[in-house]
Formats: sequence, structure tokens, C-alpha cells
Amino acid sequence: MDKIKILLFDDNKLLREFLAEIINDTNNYQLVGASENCLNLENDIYNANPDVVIMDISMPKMNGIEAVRKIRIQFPELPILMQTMFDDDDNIFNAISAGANGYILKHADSKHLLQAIQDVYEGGSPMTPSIARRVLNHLQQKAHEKEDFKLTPKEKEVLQYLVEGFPHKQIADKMDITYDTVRSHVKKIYEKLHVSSMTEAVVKAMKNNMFNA
Amino acid sequence: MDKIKILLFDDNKLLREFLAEIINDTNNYQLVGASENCLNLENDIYNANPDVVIMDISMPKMNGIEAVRKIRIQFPELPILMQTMFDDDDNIFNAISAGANGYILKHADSKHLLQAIQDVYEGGSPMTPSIARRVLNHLQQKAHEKEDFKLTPKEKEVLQYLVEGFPHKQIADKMDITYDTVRSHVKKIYEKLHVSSMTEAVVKAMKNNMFNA
DNA sequence: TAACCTATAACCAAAATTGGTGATATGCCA
DNA sequence: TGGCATATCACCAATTTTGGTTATAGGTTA
Repeated sequence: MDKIKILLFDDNKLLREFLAEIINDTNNYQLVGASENCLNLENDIYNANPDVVIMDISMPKMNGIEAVRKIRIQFPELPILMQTMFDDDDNIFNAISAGANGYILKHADSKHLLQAIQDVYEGGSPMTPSIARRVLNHLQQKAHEKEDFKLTPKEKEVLQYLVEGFPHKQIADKMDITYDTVRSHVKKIYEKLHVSSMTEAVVKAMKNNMFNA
Repeated sequence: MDKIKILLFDDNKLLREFLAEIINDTNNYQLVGASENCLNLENDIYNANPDVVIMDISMPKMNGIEAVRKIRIQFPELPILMQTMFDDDDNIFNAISAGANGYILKHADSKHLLQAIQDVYEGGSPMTPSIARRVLNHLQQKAHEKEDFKLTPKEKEVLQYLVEGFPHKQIADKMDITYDTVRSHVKKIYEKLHVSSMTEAVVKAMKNNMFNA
């Protein structure tokens, strides 16, 4: 069985050495490189050909998040495990949307660290419960704030078309009703949504994700 | 130190007994109840007064997700740990948006289970790496499709105000420029976004979440 | 230096939206 | 049966937005 090849990016020399020691004490893992910055990012990866990248989130010159973004362009499938000092790091979401796969703390003990490496290698996304909590809260807020404005079916249909950018006249054609009827619906919509223009209505509709959008 | 009081909802008798055994073998945890359905949900919780609820995601009569939703109304802060048979359960996202705090597999060994209980009790959100991966993918897709329209700072400012529902005239006042200058910016924005109306521009801005939303 | 981008501003004419105030018809429900 | 919500349509007048064209000034860059 081949060892899992690991490439490390971290500006702290002590941590690089510490990690090298942990990894080389095992039979299943192998450190194929450790850089203190991401200036030769693509080359480093190309030469080392790792199975997993471990990336410090905050580094001089180019930070870890920018690095993740660049890696994703050339190596879309390469598992990336982010490391941070604190679990309330505001960069969590930036790292996630940049395409990082896992997220752990720097002071994790060697057992947890090795498990996390194994997890990202297998396609999972290891993260501490506290980080997961922040991620979930983020999701819940998104799904949360939806109001019920009690629009009738026709009103919903009209609003849908407004969101899609159609002017009243075209909506009338599509719905096979007159321009003035569309207007009647629009007025009711404004009343129910407590707005007074198309843009406001459309923004409110999207914020309450009333449609797939 | 008080024990962590646990209330269990699961329709499988064997699993209820198994869990009772695990928990009662410890010093830090205490099972204060185990129900096979959620018909007396509120009463069960009120009487048992648990620190943590463990909920099976699929149950007869009322499923676990509906139950979570109900719990959240009366007990907004009560930690809920969901259990499922499979980590590709499509109900993950429904459970999350209903307000569940953690998500683990039913065949987790007792050590992991107890750790997960501890984690939710402490405000974390334990989940398996594979479940976390699905959650992250979900987030990444949301954050994904953002284009760079290369708007200038002023154009971004104008667009921001449009999203907030202000008419040109008020934007002119806010930015301390003339109405016609606002119009110039708006025209440029339309050109760069390939649209031809405020609603289209606003929708595009929001879809590419160019602002806080 | 010339070309280009940004920000500013103006004018005209056309099109679209908005507010207000009506009316008619249908169906539901108490 | 009478009230209520829904859906339809109409007209007036005011406001807002849009497309097109032009112009000036400051900054950057090839």
C-alpha cells in the first residue's frame, strides 16, 4: 500500500518540523515537502505531486485563502486541509468558498491531525465541532428569514416574472391578460410587500428566496 | 459535577436499550428518558428536562425533522443531536435548517457517540467528515457562480444604492453628484452587466452576491 | 504624446412605472 | 344572502427610467 503523500505550507519553522516528525513516525503517511510561503505554489505542487495539501490560513506574502483559490484552478480535486490558530477565525467562510476541504486547529494532537488527513484523503471534510457549529449557523441564517406575504397565485406569478426582468407589457402577453390587470396585481404586490417600486419588490422576493433563484 | 441529562427519541427498541447501556456505563451521562415516538414531544421534554436530545431522523407518526422544528419553537437553545443510518441522507439539510445541532451515524461506536454528546452539550456541532463534506459542497455551490463585472468604485456604489431601492434622484443626493451623473453610471452598469433595466441589474447583483444581501 | 479609463454633467425624446380611483364578474363561506 | 377575496379591465396624471448623443477634466499607461 502506498503512503499518503503530504505537502505542507506553513510559515512557522517549528510547526513544520513538528509536523514532519509526527508524519515520519507513521507508516501510512509521508511528507513530500514543506514550504514557508506560497510564492512557488504551482511548482511546489507539481514537483511534489502530493495526495493532500496542508495549508496554514494566515501566511505572509500570499495568505492561505488566496493560495487555495489558485490551487483550485489547476488542481480541482486535490484535497486541502486548512489549519488555523483559533476556531473563531473569520476566514473560515472565505476558505470554504475558496474550496478548502477540511478545517482544523493548529493545536490538535497528533492523533486527531492524522485522522483529519486520512479523512480529507478519503473525500471527507473533517472539522472541529465548534467550526462546524459556525458553518451550520451560517446555513441556518440563510434558510431562516423567510416571511409569508400571503400572495395569491397570480400575484406570485407576476412577481416571478418581475424577478426575471420582464416589463409589465411582456408579462401581460405571457399571462394573456391586459397591461392594466398586470398593474393591478403589481399594486397589490407592493401593498403586501410594503414596497413602492419594482426593484424593492424584486429584492425582497429574492431575500426571502421566494423563488428558486 | 452534575451528569449530562439525555433524552432519546428512537423507534427502534434495540437501539434504545443499547444506548441506555452505553450511557449508564458512564459517570458523566445520564439517560432521563427514551421515547419511541414524538407524539408527546413537548411533555416528554418538559418532564425529563434534558440537557441534550438525541433524535432519530426517520420515525413513524412524526419524523425527526418535524420534531426538531417543534422543539425549536419552545426550547430554542436545547442541543439536538440527530442520528441517521446513512451519511448520504437527503434529510441532512432539512434537519439543519430545522435547527438540529449535530449529525452523526447510528453505527458510531460508543466512544464517538459519547464525544458527540459532549460536543453538542458544549455548543459545538459534531458531524462526520462525510456529512461535513456534503454541507460544505452545499455552501460552495451557493457561493459559487460569481462573475467579475469590473465595475468601478462609483459604479459599485450606485449599484449598491439601486439594490437598496433608492431612485436615481436620491442616489444623486446621497453621493453628492447630479442626477445626470448617476444616469451615466447607471448606463455603464447596464452595459457591463449586459442588462437594460434596474430590476435586471439588481437581480444580477444579488445572484452574484456582490453585496451583503 | 496619444490613447484610454474614470468621473463628472447636460439635453432631448421615448418608454415604463406609479398612484389614485373607479368598475365588473366569479367563487367561497358563514 | 351578504360580505370577502380574487381576478379582470380602464383612465388620468405624475413621476421615473431609459437610449442616444455630446462634452470636459484628471489620471494612467503604452
